[in-house]
Amino acid sequence: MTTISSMDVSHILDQLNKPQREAVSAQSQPILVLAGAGSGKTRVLVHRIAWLIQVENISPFAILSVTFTNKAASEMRGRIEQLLGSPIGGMWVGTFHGLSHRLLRQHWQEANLIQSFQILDSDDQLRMIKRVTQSLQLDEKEWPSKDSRWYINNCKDEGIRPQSIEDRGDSTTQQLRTIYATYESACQRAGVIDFAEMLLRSLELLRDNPNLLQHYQQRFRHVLIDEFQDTNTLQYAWIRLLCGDQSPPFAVGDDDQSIYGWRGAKIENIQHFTHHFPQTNTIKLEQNYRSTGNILKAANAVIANNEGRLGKNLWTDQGDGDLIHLYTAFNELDEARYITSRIEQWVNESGQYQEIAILYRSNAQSRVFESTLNEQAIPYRVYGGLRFFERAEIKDALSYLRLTVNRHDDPSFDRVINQPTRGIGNKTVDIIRHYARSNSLSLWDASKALVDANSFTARAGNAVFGFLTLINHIANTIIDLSLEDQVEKVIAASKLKEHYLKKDKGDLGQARVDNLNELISAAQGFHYRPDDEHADMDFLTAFLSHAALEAGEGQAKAGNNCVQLMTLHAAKGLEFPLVFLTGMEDGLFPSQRTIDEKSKLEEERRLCYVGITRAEKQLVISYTEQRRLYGSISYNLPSRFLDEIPSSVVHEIRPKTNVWQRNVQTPKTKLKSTGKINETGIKIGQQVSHGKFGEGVVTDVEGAGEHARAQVNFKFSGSKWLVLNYANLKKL
DNA sequence: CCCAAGGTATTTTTT
DNA sequence: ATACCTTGGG
Repeated sequence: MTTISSMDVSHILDQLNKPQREAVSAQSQPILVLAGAGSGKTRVLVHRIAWLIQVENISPFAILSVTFTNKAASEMRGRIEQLLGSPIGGMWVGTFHGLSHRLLRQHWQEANLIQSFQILDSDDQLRMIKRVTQSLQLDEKEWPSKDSRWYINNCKDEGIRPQSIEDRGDSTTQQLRTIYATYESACQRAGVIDFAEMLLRSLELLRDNPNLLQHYQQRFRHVLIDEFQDTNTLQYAWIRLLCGDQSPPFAVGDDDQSIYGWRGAKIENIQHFTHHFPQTNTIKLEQNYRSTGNILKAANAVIANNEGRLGKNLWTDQGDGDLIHLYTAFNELDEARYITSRIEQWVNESGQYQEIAILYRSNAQSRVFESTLNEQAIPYRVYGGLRFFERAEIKDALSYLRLTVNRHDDPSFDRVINQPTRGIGNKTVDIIRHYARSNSLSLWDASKALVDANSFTARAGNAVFGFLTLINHIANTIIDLSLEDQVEKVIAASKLKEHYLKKDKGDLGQARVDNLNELISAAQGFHYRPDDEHADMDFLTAFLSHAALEAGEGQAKAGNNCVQLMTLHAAKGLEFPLVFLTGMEDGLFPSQRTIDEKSKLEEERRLCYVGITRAEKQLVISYTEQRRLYGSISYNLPSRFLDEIPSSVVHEIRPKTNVWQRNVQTPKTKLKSTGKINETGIKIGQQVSHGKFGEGVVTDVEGAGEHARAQVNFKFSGSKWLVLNYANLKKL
């Protein structure tokens, strides 16, 4: 073996700081890298892999690296290839779902799937559950499909199958279990799996096939996990199964950035990691290369209020930088206008639009920013929204394609049997569904049987027969075509373009046609690489899986150099020179729904920490004194998180004064009651304090004299009606 | 089968 | 405010 020292490995370690080096070159044992925001987490992962290959002579075949998003996976792949100077080879780099999918494609028989199994996205899943609920003759009001979906996905994320749900005589649980079980068999019959199923099925595949398990355990001696704090129970179990006793995991994450508890992520996974793996070497990355000292001081101070942290303190050697600016806005319009003026100022001082991000807690807040930016002709881009492969017209076309692959794909059948409308109404479809259910047939077979038996009215029968014939015809004609020709033929034969042009007049219809054309281009640009996640699949199946697994970009790129608008969640992992952290009001952020539960409030605080640490040079925080939300006006106190930021790092742009005296263009707000002023001078919007309940804001006043009452929204005690005579409120 | 009216819910999101 | 979805009538 060539001596390690003879090989020049300086490029792997040279640019790293001490703890980064320690992590990259650590001995083989469980490693937990606690990587603070902006501390070079991806760099450590990438360099670790290079170290394994180039210094420890580990074969790329023995390495598996898993992330959450496709974006993270492709970034990692790119950076590894760049550092190694060669393709990734036999290494497995992908998302939990991508890697699970790969396992299932390779071992579809052992996993009890059909070879051409397809993937349900969460919209498909919901439709499927709706159908199941109907078939069980349940009232959808009483058993909302969204709730059932939540229940089913939760079970799967916890590794629970319907059979193992305990029967405690609780009728709700029993009913949900029935829905779950029925849904599961419907999926099985149709040859489709949902996202959670993908993970659970691949876990069971390994667990129940000792040979396979042994094979993969022996192969993957090095398992690396990114964003470990976001793993759920199932993902963690998957990792532990794969690692076995022989392959210590290399986990990178940050407990302070765990913001997905609400969708099943278990912060405990990272908190108890050293408990599960007693030999763990924990390495903290605390030097931050992103933000100024003042921004880090604010972030550290806020997050310090959480309990049970693994504990980190970010620092920088780059100096304090500017103070954080805090703007108190009258209302959301004032907030948006101020931010707009700050954006103009930034650009006038030779900054770029793309260096700026406006962050908010909930999507609904983007509207005002959009219209104000529009007015000022400032280019912007809103993150989120429908992704390409989630658009209705695209899913229609994909459903036709899926039916050519597998006629028993019920979700696809259901979707396009009358799309475009071909005279098959609800009544007819119901008959088909009913027949399918009572005879355990797919919708396709049921339709065929009913047509053969002449069970429909002449008109309906012809229409259904026409549909079956169309699908068969399409399938036969595209069989030997190239992928893009297949897609093109399907779109043409289905007449989807004509349908949408007729149905959605104007821009919308044209946009849908454009999207369908785009789908053809996407097919053209799709390349099958035998070494990637789509091993063992034909082109079409690979393309369909790709569409489900990687839904594509949200909203078209509206120019390059533009201001970025997104939720705090969407901002995780990103960084910008100038960041606006908006809507910092109690009840909005932290969200009202979180404030009485400590663990939820702490997650909000972590979200705040994420928001603050997105800023490189300048952070501008804003909140409003009144805000229009859901049609009515709310009066909120400044976010409690603001109190946690040391005032020494904050510069207040406009000192708080009473809104009502300032008299900024008062919009036609109809006050909820007539009570404007009463003997005590308590008015709506007044900040008050109460002996027992503490600080709050008056949100409504009614009555007069000794019966005068005020509704006060208290910071810690919620909203209460108080009789002014007794309440003894102090104006603040 | 299509359209209009009315009822309802409304944090955060990836795969 | 509003968007989305179900429902009822033409």
